[in-house]
Amino acid sequence: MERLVMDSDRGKRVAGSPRHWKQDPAGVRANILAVAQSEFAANGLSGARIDEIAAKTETSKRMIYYYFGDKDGLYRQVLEEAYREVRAGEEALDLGNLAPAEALRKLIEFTFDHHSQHPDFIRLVMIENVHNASYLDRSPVIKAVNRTAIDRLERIYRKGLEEGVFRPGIKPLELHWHISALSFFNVSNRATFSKIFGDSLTWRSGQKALKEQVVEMVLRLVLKSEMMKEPQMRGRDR
Amino acid sequence: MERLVMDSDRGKRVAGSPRHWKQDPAGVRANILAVAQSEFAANGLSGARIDEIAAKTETSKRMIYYYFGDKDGLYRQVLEEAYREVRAGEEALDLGNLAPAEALRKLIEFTFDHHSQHPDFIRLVMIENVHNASYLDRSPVIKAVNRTAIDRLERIYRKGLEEGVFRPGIKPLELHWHISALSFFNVSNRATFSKIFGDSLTWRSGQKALKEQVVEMVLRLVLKSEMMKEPQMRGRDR
Amino acid sequence: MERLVMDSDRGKRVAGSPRHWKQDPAGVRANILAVAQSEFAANGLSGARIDEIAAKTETSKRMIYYYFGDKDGLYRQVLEEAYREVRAGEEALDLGNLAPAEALRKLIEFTFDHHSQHPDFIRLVMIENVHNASYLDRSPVIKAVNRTAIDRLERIYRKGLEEGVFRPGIKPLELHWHISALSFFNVSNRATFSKIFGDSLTWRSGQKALKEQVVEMVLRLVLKSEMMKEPQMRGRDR
Amino acid sequence: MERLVMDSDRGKRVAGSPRHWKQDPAGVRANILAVAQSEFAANGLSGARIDEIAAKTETSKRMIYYYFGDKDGLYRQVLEEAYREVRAGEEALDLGNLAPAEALRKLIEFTFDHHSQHPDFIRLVMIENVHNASYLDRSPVIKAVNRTAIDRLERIYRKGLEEGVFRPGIKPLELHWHISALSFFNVSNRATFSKIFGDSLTWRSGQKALKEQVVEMVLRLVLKSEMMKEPQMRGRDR
DNA sequence: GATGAATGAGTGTTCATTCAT
DNA sequence: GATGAATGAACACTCATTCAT
Repeated sequence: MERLVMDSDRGKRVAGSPRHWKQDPAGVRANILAVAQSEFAANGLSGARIDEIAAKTETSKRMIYYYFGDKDGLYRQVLEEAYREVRAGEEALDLGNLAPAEALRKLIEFTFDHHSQHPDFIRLVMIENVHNASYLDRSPVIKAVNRTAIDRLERIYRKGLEEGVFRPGIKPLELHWHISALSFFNVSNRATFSKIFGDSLTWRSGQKALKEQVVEMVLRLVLKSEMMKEPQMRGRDR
Repeated sequence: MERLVMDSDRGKRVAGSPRHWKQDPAGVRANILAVAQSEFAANGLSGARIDEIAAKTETSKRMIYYYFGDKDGLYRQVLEEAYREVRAGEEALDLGNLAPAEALRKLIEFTFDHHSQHPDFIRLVMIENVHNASYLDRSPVIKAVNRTAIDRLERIYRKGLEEGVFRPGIKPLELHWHISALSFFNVSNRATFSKIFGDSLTWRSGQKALKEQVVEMVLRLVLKSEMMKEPQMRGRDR
Repeated sequence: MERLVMDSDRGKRVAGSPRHWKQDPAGVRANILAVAQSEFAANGLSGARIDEIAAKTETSKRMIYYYFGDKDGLYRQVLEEAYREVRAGEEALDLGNLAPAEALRKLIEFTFDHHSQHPDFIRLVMIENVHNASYLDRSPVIKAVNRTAIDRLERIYRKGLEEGVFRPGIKPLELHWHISALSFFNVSNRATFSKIFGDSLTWRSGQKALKEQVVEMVLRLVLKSEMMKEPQMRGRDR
Repeated sequence: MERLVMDSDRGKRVAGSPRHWKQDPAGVRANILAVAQSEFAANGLSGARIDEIAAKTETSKRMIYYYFGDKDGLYRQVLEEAYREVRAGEEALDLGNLAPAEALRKLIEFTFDHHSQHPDFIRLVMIENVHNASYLDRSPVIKAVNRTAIDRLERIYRKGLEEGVFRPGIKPLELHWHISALSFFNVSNRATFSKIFGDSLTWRSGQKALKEQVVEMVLRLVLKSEMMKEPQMRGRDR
């Protein structure tokens, strides 16, 4: 019913065709994926409605089936696309020739912020976990695209070891796990946490403090003790 | 469909009473809640099927509506019960007169293990977050029951400050957030993480290492630098 | 749930038993019938809910089945009771030794008012007609109780004929039909009529005018022409 | 249950199209409305069964929801359609240049017959009254369509006044009320009346007499006394 | 490539009624 | 007589998916 008029211009309209995407398959696909992503993120896999998605699309239900086969296919491609987008954003991060500790700090801060800026992606991953990652499993694309995260961490960590500033005995995968946990939870559990304990940690100041602490936790795990300077806690009320 | 073939002989029918087993409201309620918990945890709110829940129950679909009103009511009570159970388990934790650092260590280890042992609870919280905690919001029970977690942390932290072993400037709520994040993610994102990076971290050895690192991360965040002894990393491959 | 505390003292409570009717079968029956009457009148046969009736009763659902067998039985007895009540009210009407025209006028006015004062009865009759009077059919009580209405009309009409003031050729049954129609419709179709044409005819003045016109219509049908005095229309704006 | 065995071969299947007959929205809608009308008229709002309606339809239950949303929506549209049909029939009535008394007589006779020929409409109005006209209330269509009845009466009555044959002091709305009452009751209460007093008034002769009397009652209410000729009672057994 | 119409299997929910205590 | 617990058949309604044009 309620024909959405697309709040953003995601899916780039073809010039000269103000109302339909005719002859623009890529645009149609992108439009559907964008709508589907927010619907799946908002309502879960079984909670999302094909009719609702179609209605919010600039095209029709028929096209969804034409391009994506069925609901599961659509969901899987939404998931893939979400991973792609997020990883593409990560590519932009340039750690240049920073010292290992600084590179790690920058990586952690970036991850924390990046998760925070992509709540729909987080929600899709939550949903995928509820489904035991069975769709992700079937998607070779996602698996391939993710290992780069580990590689980057590995390079930083090895460099830190070589320079004698990091402690040995920590696996890059473990580091990734911790950084992910602290950044992911910050978005995924915001709702329940806020309802129970208030939303002070979601305010700008609260987020700033959390991010600093997260950085520090990971750095202090990795750095040799003598590398730690006491006044890490900057900018807090003291 | 699948007319419950009773996996165990729970509920032994009374001879001569072919249609009702006993008339045990509390038992029926508990039975429904238990089945519903695992179904909701496994399939989400809209993914779970009342028929399926009823079939796995020792009673009928009608009874679900008799005791819980509707699907939402059942879900809400499942959620409440899950929080209650988990918090009840936490009550058992006795930190006695331990030194602050040891108390904190023990609390973190306990939290990590406790989450790990209650995957259904974790899943329910994930699901609730997908639904923006709207059901939790309506449940005064849950809110009340949770603040005790903060109180305990506050006592430990204050004692640590008084004894001069903890750094100032950290809020108990932030500590709770970090400990929760690291323990929660370990269960909630196991599926996607394993599918992408392999399941080595889910093995016993992997979990042991993660837990130690989590403990250390939080302790190193809280402890004054001079309190940190280098060889925290015990029992690892060296 | 919401335990009604009986707005009137219909069903006379047993002294000394302020909350239960124990040992007062007649009271229990009367209480159930009263509640059921208003529920059936308000919602129709299939629209009324046994649970709702039971809840508004001072007794339990079990008693409904104990006394009335099933929903249909309850409905039938409600219908019988309603007819009985209404006809009992009519018995009170004393036309004494009035002249035929005056007796008829009084009877019509009484009928018009009586219907107006018993909307629940009217609704039950409407409902019964929707069900093709199938329940009434099975109730010998009702049939017997109603013929008296005709007898009374017959006596009046015959007297009018003998006195030479009434025209011949009209059957008492037809008279009853017309009087009933004009009095019944005034209650039965009030809702739709008001919604479409406004409710001016339901005001006291509107009802007064209608009643006068109804009286006049029937009288003018029955009276010989020379018996009619022009200024019948009393009390109207002229 | 009873898998429609198609009483007639209405709708002749198109050869080679084993599952859909035609794709005829208007036809499907009309078919559903027709079936629903008789089902609602026969059983009331809550008494009617969607499954039953669907089974008697040439289409499926799903289509009912597709076109009408829900049971209430279907009922409301049935009601609207019934009013529309009946009023459309009334439009056909041409009172031409008849003298006021004759026009009125013809209008009354028409109304009496028209009601008699549309028992389902009468039943729907009864049902709607049981529901306090709440559905009619929400339907602006019905309200608009009905006022024309009053206009016609107004014109006749005014003409009668001008010609000096009608008495003043009667409102067209009151006239409509009386005519409606006498015509409506004749259908609405036939069941209970017949069960109690026998069905003699429903026979052709009985109906003829009633109709004549109804005409006479209304005419005699409206006509000036001197306009009334005695032998109005024509064609009766005397 | 695009749209409204159509479908069947399922999905949550309700209701009158009966049982156990 | 009285109460809450229990039942099964039915009931309204939904959803992903496909067809006709």
